[in-house]
Parts: sequence; C-alpha cells; structure tokens
Amino acid sequence: MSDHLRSFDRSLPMSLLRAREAVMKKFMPALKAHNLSAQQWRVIRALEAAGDMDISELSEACYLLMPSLSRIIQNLESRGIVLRKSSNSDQRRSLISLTEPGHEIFTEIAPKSSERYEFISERFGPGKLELLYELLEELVEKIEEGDAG
Amino acid sequence: MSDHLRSFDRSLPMSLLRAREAVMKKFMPALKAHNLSAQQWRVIRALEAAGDMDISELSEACYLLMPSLSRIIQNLESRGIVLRKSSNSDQRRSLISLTEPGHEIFTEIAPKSSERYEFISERFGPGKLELLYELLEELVEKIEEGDAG
DNA sequence: GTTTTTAAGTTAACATGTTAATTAATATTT
DNA sequence: AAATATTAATTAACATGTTAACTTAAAAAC
Repeated sequence: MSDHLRSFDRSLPMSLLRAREAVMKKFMPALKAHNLSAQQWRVIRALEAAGDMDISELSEACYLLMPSLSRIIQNLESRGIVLRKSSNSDQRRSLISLTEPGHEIFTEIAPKSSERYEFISERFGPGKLELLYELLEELVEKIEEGDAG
Repeated sequence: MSDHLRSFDRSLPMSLLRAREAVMKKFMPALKAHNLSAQQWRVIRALEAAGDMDISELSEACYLLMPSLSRIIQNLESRGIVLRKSSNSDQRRSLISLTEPGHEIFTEIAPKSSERYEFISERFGPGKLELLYELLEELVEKIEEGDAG
C-alpha cells in the first residue's frame, strides 16, 4: 500500500470522527425517543450540571458556536424544555434555565447515558479509556501550544 | 466536583470532537484558499489515492453519507474539479474522476497536509500518535463487536 | 417473460457548522 | 454628556449531517 493510501486511511480527523460515531451510535435512539439531537442533549446536560447560564457560557460549556446555540435555545424554548429571562444587570444577556419538564427529560435519559459509558468502559477496558482521555487532552494541549492559540 | 460535572467535562464524544477541531484548525486556511471544505478535500484525496470511484465507493472511503456526497459531487463537478461518466455495465452508477485542475489542486494542498501531520507528530510525539491511532481503532472494534453491528 | 424485489443515486426537509453582517446594550474615550 | 468602540446575541447565507421519500436501473422470483 502506498504512503498516500496509508495516510488517507489513517487520517487523524477521520479516525476521531469514526470513534465519535461508534461511541454515540447506540445512544442516539434514547435521544430520538424524545426528539432530541446530540447538541440539544449537551445543552440540557450542561444546564442540569451547572445551573442557569447565559448563552455565551453555554457556548463554551457545550462546545457549540453561538449561531448554533441561538437556534437550539429557540427550539428548546418553543418546546418548553428551557426558559429564558433577560439579565437585570446586563440587558444583552439572556439567562437560560431548565424547566420542570426539562429536568424530567434529563432524568429519563441520564441513566441510558450512564449505561452506554459502562458498556464502553467494560468492552474497551477502564484503563484504556482513561489513557485515551489523557492522550486526547494532551494532544489538544500540545497542538494549541504550538499553534500559539 | 460532582460525578455529573466530571462526566460532562469528560464526555467522550466532546473530547473526540475537540481533538478533531484542534488537529484541523491550522490546516483549514489551506483549504479555504481554494474554497474547499474538509469534506470536499476528503473526496479529492480519495480520488487521487485510489483512482476513479463510484459514489457508493467514495461514500465508504470518505466516511460521508450519500446525500452529502451527492451534493458535494455536484458542487465539485460544477467547478470543474471532478468529472462524472455513467458506467456502461450499470447505468445506475456514476464513475467519478479528478480532472486535471483537480489534480493540480491536490498537488498544491497536499504538502500543507503533510506539514500539518509532521507538526503534530513532532509536538505530540510519534509514539503517542501511533498509540492514539491504535486505541481509536480498537475502541471502534470493541464497541461495534458489542453493539452486534 | 412479467412481476417483485433490491440497489444506486437524488431530492426533500429540517438541524447543525461556519463565517460575516447586523442589532441592541454596555463600556470607553474624549 | 456625546461620540466611539466593545460585547452579547441574532440573523443571513451556504455547506453538511441525517432520515425518509422518491426515481430509475438491475436482479430475483415466479
């Protein structure tokens, strides 16, 4: 096999993408059952974990760009899953919070998420999973240092 | 920090996503200079490496779904980067090939891609990079075995 | 050999990724 | 205080991700 072919097969972005898809695949039905996308679920998880946040904070916590988040919040708000109230101290900011139905959805889905993690940890090995997390973290650090970003 | 918070911060899909973004970040300008997306570049690379392919083969090689690929091929065809001719043996299939301008674009961008890999390999360490590839591959294998998929 | 089924590819509809432009509110500058 | 610059968030425009419906051609079944 030529070097070109090998480097294409082993493209790092594609390997990372494939891994991500594999990890999420069997969890997606639990989200689809509530008509939620992976991104919408990230927002719900973040709000449940860290409490009310404005959209900029959510953007960082969920690793979503503002325009995506803006649309996601509109969608979740129209479905009664989150609530927005404008901040008193800064009228530009909107504080987002989970509604009671939002909490309930989290409570229904969270166990499926845990199950998925346990499944992956058992199959792959907890040690290797921990190692993978550390490698990914270090990879990002080293790249961003070097990119001066 | 609560278990919920920790598991959110260390969400495997988000870690994989972040790593992917870091890897690609400084390479994107080389693509933008030719008005290419990462996905369009994958198609060009695959055609350069493995020669003419039909759209189903490209779909597997580039890890893109058919609807996305369908639009990407239309775009690249309209820009004269690829060419399509319907197969004689099976009128349903379209054979896609790189045009001469398509080859030239590959030749201009490929060195930037190699530079990026060398940069990452140097910063992160070739051994760790190899280990990461192996872990990602094994993760996918183990998950897909268990998912019976 | 005609009906039925399967397969390749496209289109549709809606959500997200991405960059740039825009709006409204706050901070700075002068 | 008025003009200017920043900042939070939205909107716009276009490409992609994703599932389902659709079209056409080939294969199988009868």
